[in-house]
Amino acid sequence: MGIIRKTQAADVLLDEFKKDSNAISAIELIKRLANKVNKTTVYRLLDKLEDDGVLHYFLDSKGIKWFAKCMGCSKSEHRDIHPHFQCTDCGSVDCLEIKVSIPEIPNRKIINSHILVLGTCELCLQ
Amino acid sequence: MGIIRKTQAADVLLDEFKKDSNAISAIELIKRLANKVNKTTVYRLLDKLEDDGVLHYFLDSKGIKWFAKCMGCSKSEHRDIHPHFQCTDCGSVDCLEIKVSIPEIPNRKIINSHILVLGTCELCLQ
DNA sequence: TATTTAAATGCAACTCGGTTGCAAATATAA
DNA sequence: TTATATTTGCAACCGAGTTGCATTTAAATA
Repeated sequence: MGIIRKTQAADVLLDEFKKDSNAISAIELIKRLANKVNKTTVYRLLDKLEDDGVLHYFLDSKGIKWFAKCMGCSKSEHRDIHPHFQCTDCGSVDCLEIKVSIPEIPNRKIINSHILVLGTCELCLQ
Repeated sequence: MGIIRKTQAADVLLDEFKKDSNAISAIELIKRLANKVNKTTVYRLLDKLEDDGVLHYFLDSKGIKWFAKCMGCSKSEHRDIHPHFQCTDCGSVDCLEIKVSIPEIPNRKIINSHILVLGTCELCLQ
């Protein structure tokens, strides 16, 4: 798959990620673009951009989908696997530039891990 | 809340956790108990047992709910926060008895973290 | 520039995990 | 044994995400 054509919907959606450095939930995105882009189209664009290595996604503690810009990923591989942080006060989510190492576990092969850190963000601490 | 009465439904549900040492998804539980306990009741019992510190829950990589026995938790506090492991081959999920430390992050207060490790389980490796 | 065509879009209807309201059933205290 | 508060089942609902299909549109081709 992947994005092939430069459409208005794709532009509008990518703009949201340009002006917002945090992660954005699919739901929030649908709300923001309500008058401009159809819900189905939003989901389909997000899928494609994820395929393309432009965005990556993860689930928050309620199981809802969030998307954020990738750095250094490609169509063939998502390289930037990192923890995500959600503020329990304001709900904002962002990517953490830290490396958390998972110890080896006997008799199992670890492939990947999803880490969601919950806490209070910089703004809410003030 | 919490469980107050010894009912048949609660017995049947707890039996599943006695005979199965792995985590069990709510969906699986509903399937297993289909002829014995109503779906709504299953969800309500799981909630109550979680409140009581008997079970804890977490979400898998698809955002669906899994439950597993607690060890050393109480009504007031869930103590046994640990990573969970899901086999990408067979789908089985269990609790990991390992401690993963999340480094301090400047200007943020970490409260908690959800860690889901994906890989191949002991049985599927053979 | 006009035509062609494959990709992208919108809409409505759907899926599915989970929740809610309410009446009926049942465990337990009195 | 009765009273009553908890628990249960049912049906209907909720909401995030998906699907099928007809229409629109970007862009390749003539």
